[in-house]
Amino acid sequence: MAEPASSVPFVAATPSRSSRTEAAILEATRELLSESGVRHLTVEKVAARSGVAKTTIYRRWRSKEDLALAVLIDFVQSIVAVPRGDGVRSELVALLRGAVNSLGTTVMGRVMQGLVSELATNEDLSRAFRERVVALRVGEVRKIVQRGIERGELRPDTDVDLLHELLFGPVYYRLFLSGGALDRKLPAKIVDAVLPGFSV
Amino acid sequence: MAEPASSVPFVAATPSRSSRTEAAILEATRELLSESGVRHLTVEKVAARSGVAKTTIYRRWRSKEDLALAVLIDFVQSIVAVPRGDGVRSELVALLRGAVNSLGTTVMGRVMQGLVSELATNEDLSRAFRERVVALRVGEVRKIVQRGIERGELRPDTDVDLLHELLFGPVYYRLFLSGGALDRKLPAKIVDAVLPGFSV
DNA sequence: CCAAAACGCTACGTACTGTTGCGTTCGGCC
DNA sequence: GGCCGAACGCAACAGTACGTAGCGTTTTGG
Repeated sequence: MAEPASSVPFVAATPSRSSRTEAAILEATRELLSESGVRHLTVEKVAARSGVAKTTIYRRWRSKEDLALAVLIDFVQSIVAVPRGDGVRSELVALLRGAVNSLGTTVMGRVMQGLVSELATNEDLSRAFRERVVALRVGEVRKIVQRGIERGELRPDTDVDLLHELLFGPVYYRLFLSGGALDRKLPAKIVDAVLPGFSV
Repeated sequence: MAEPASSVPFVAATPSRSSRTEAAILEATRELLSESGVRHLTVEKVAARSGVAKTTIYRRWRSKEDLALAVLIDFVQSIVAVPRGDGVRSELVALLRGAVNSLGTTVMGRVMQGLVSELATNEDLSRAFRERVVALRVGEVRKIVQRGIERGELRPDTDVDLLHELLFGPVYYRLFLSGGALDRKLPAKIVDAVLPGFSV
């Protein structure tokens, strides 16, 4: 039953205490965030669920918002570049599908719901989110648009920022306000509705 | 100096104590919400600023979220129907401009920022917002679309809900996440980009 | 093996919540 | 003018969570 703590490094080395602690805190925070949002997230609950002392949490993060942002950043690592497809439409659909999927089928959706007020209000969190998430997505859209212009699919004066907002805005609007479902058909519906306005 | 409390009802009758109390609470809540968001809104601060006893506030609203929603609903009363214009474009721009203006130039924007997490998480608040705000706007879009179809401007199978999300989603996306400005040019930019996808 | 870092634990002072009981004031009505 | 109920103010309270401090214990890394 007991782990041998073998001195032979095999597949993975035993994680350090520090990283185990951090992982436990983030996991507990993820769970609590997805259960009841930031409003009811308390450091004491995180400490209780993760089995970590409260003081240890405060040694790493100043506030529960910092902690929640760490969870978010942890997620965003999974944002990957969109593979080159056979056209602007399919590439944009693929990009949007990545966001819709992670927001709709993982706890990231609930984390975002609980965190959005803090993201909108807190200047530090706002900047961090823009730099680490928004900028990445705008960059992806820019690449796709660039290729689309070269292929003659899109107008050369295409407003990348506007296109990006038109694509992702409705997704978050559903998540936050309208309550619409983030289903698999949504990405294609949005792209098909938006694209004519930018096509040659 | 003293108010005469004239028995002659002139322009407006002297408001009752009850309505004065309610107005003072809502005004203080508005101020505090716009200053630091729901996160830092406390009933005790509202009581202190409004000059009303804490117990009086709890007699009217169960929680600070209920209170914040009351402020929001108070605002939404100002949403007016869009006057018939000379085409789908101008009518949609007018509708969108109303939202952009109130979100960008009044405290409603900050109130929304502070409240959105609770709106997304709390089932009661979510439903109230959908029924009292989202439904109104969808209804307005529906009227405009209906007239547009009759005039032959829009396709008969126009998806009203999708169009509504494409119009308002980017606005809230700016307000909450991307941090873009809610300027006067935004409504027209959005409408011009979206409309081709629904035109005949 | 040993110093430094990281962690666990207890105990605080502070702030806010949501409620209770009771005295006071206001508003309408006879 | 006087009365009565509703609404409000006020003080006090238990409960929860925050964020910090001190100190002993475990882990890490050289």
